Amino acid sequence: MFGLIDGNAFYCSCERAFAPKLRGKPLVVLSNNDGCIIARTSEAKALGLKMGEPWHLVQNKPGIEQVQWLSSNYELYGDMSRRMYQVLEDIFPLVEPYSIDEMFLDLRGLPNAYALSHKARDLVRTIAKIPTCVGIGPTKTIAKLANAIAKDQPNWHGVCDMSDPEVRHSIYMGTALSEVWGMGPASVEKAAKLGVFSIQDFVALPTEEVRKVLTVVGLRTHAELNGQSCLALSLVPPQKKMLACTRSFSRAVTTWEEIRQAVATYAETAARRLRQAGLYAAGMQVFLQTNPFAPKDPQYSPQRTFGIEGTSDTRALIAAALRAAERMWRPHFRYHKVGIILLDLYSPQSVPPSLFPSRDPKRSAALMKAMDALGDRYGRGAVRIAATAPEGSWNMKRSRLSPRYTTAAEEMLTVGV
DNA sequence: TCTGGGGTCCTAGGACCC
DNA sequence: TCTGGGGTCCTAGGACCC
Repeated sequence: MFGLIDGNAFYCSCERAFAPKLRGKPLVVLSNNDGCIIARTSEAKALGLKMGEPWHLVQNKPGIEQVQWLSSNYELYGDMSRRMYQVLEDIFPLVEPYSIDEMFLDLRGLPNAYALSHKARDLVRTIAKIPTCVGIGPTKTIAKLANAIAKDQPNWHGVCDMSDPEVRHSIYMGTALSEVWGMGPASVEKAAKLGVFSIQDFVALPTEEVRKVLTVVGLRTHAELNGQSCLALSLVPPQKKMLACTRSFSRAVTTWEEIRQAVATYAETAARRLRQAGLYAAGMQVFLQTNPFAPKDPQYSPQRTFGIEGTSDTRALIAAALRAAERMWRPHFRYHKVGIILLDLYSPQSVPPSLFPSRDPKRSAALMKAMDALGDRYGRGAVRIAATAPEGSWNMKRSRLSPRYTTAAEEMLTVGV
């Protein structure tokens, strides 16, 4: 059994924890540049404010004057999230943070999962000052759905337990497929074309049909909703694969100097985060973007993706980012956003993936040549040994380094590639 | 005037290899 | 003369999530 605990209007609740005068009133938290609504209390929701709505477009809604609003404060939210985790890890054998405001709970073998869920809610509310709801189910997807129902329907008193198949069946009958985790607008539309609207319609579909229309992703959701667990709880967070720092400007930007400033700043921020994570990057993407919301403006949204010498050094990363940005920048455009994305992240203790540089054909050719030379020198067997991975032999020339190949790659390095 | 930011996974299709 | 087929890797783009 899985549980999912989720903070109600999390960012708003974090703010309210330290500002009691905000309690009981409509409150929204806004994104960067105070652009969009990214969290709203039930009172704000009741006024018709929606998630993601541009703040400047709701100014005319009736009752908007009474809505309190705040710019976002991610340090605070991260801190509150850790507090929530600390309360939960004392109650449950395993807690897996899923997002800043959600944690999966391991309820396997707990006879009193329902009572414990209530206890967890109470403690998180009193200690971490965050109101929550809990969903319970035999799979993560069902627990997530149960959580959404606990939030929507007050008669569950904050904990919705969907471990009973009959409870599930009756909920599936009366709930739209769009409520399901992983079913976005595109999937919901495809399902509707098959006459599938409720969750019950969906789970009744044959698996081949699901596979055909919604690929393996839909298939997994289908199995999960049918009670077959495909998504396990994990003890360790997976290794980060990319790291981005991107911002919209608060006004249109035209000069190279302003772009240069922004690119350098974001590269510096990205480098700092990279070092905090203890990682190096072997790839980088830099992009500029004009304003897609101003369709009359000439649009120009170039991007460059390239390999770099594996590093987390600020100056090196800034220099690489600026070189790329300078080549892309053109005068006469009104730029709206720029960003740096660090790719091919790896631990500096392992072999840098840039040794297999998909992004640099010249070095790739050099590697192939070295492989051939290696073959000549040691005979084909040497190459074959070097290219043996736990899963069996694989074509070294055509592979990029992934962590499970580290040993083979190191072996190759020791013989001089 | 003002429309977020940071992620992951999957697929299709091209390039390439033998 | 017959002009293949199995396989991998990579990228771009779509979809989804919070």
